[in-house]
Amino acid sequence: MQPVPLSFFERPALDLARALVGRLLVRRRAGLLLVARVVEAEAYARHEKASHSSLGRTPSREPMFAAPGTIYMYRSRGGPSLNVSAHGAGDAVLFKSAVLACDGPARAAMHALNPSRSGAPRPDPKLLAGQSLLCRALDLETAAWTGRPFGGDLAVADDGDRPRLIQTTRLGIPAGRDEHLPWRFVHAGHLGSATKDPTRRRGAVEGRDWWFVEPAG
DNA sequence: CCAAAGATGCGCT
DNA sequence: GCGCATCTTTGGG
Repeated sequence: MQPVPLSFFERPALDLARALVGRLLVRRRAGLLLVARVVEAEAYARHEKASHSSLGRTPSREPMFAAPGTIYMYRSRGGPSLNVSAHGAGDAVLFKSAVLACDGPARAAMHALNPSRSGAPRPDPKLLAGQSLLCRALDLETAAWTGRPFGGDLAVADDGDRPRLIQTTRLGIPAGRDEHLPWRFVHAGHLGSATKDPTRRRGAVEGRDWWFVEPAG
């Protein structure tokens, strides 16, 4: 399990999103290594209407314009979201879902950090099945992390997993906001831990609404 | 200061 | 799949 260098992030957001799926998020916290494998990522660009950066350059959005590898976090509907800036000012990738990639006390800590609303533990495949869920399970708070570079206590690492991917459209984009762009990538081996399984959507047609792509090099 | 809108999550059908 | 809770940020008055 090797941490990637900051130069890893120096590529266009679309390429970066594709390269991040299958990689590991490694969070060092309280003497434990909380590890999650990225299952789903979406690219966002400045010259496209769904991105926060397209709304203008403000202090809170500044990390989207910062050097590749800079963490950008924001809150939406009550929950935090984890992003990383890519090559190209205003371009970034949103970490959308992940799966557990550790065991023992680290796994237990992640469950304790992100219980269901009732307090009961979530099933493993659902523990990180959302952009806010993965932040909670990794104890990532917006104020603490936005603007900082990846590395140290929050790193991206590589264990050689090069999964086949599914490419499809991004989620939650209102009509007229470039909602048709196929800038979302999902780990084909973990469709049950994605926010939504693109192959199971009603009326979805392979080749038109989603398709397989090979992993990035 | 307040209203409104989110790159959501959850429970129910 | 759909409605609703949720709550911070943002921008207008």
